[in-house]
Amino acid sequence: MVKPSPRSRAEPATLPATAWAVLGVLSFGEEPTGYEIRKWAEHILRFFYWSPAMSQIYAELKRLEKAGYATSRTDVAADGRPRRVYAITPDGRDALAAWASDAPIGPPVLKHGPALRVWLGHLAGPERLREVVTEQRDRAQRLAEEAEHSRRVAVTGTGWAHAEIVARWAVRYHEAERDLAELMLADLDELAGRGAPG
Amino acid sequence: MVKPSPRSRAEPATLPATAWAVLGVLSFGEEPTGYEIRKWAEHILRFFYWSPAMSQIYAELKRLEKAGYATSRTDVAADGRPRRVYAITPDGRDALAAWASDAPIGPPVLKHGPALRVWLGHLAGPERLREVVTEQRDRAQRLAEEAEHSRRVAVTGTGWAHAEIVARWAVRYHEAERDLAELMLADLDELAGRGAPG
DNA sequence: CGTTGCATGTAAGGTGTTACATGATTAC
DNA sequence: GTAATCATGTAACACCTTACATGCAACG
Repeated sequence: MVKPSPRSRAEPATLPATAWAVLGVLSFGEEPTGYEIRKWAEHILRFFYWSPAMSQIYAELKRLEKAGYATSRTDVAADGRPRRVYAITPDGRDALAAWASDAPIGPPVLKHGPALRVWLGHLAGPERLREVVTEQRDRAQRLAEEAEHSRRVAVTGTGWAHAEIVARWAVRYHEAERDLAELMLADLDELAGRGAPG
Repeated sequence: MVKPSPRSRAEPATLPATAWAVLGVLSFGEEPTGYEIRKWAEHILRFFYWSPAMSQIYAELKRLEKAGYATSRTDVAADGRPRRVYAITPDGRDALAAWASDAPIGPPVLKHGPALRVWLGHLAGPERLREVVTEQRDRAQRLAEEAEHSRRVAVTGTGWAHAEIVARWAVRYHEAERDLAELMLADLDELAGRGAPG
């Protein structure tokens, strides 16, 4: 009696989330280069998930091709230079859909450096702490604005409604981060015994 | 002319953030075992930074000892069993303080699985999507409550004001996550063209 | 007498980073 | 001319996880 080989097409073929994210980019129907995939990731994914190195994207593409979930062909760009473009395969679409609906979803992973620094606040001066949290507030504000910009660009005409919903979520998320930093600043000021900053 | 050896005591000795977090636990002055360090991490750190495997903690402790930032001794517990307890050294305290005030702080790292799933919403049914986001909302609510509980326990009598400020931040953060999920749920319902859920 | 908690590690492997290497085209 | 952007990869390494291995104590 022959044991069925592990990883037959029954189960959703365990790939790292990053691979599914890359495949997700391909699922929008373009035929991007690795480089363009990265730009897409920078454009929207970075606000809620991901900002991988180029080399990582190429590695995931290789993995996806090996799994039969993506194919590549050499395309000739407008300037005549050859470039390698990728597309999702029917198998890849099936696997991605299966993953999207069936794979268990872990809790969001958060590594909040600024919060870690405040937690160790007894080791740094109050000035420095204020600086750290102020930076965080400003960064969150900037990210909220960038996410909003990204949302407006992405929405026009594309009709990818879910992408827009997530973009709206991302804008609100970074606004919340900004407000949270502001509140923490107030708490720090209260601790330092001064009613007003500066 | 002899080049100064790299990593002399001038610069803050580049360790992974996890190592600093472990050293941070030691900086609160107890003499915990590796096991107890993990409990502490579970108690509060997990809400904003970290939830490492036991093996990782032991690895970091080894690294810290090698760097001269921590020492260990064999302590005899109440039941007579020997256990290895760790303490921060003066060098470790200096290095940690230097890190806390000087090391550059990167942006918070976020990998939001639920958001990634919604982004790929065109591949899953609306029911499933609702399920995912509802789970996320409930989890965030649970975490907010746990963080609040943790805050109350931590605060009483200890006088670690910064730890309390971060605990408050963590409570608010997870409440915000809960509200964000709720809003996304509303957006999803609107997309599905139904004014009321169910 | 079995499960949970306390306690300490090793080994293997996977995920992801930075640094390196290369080269054409476009914009200033 | 030189910097930035487009474009593609390899190699080395750092971080962190899971699985494994072990054993005592306390609780029911």
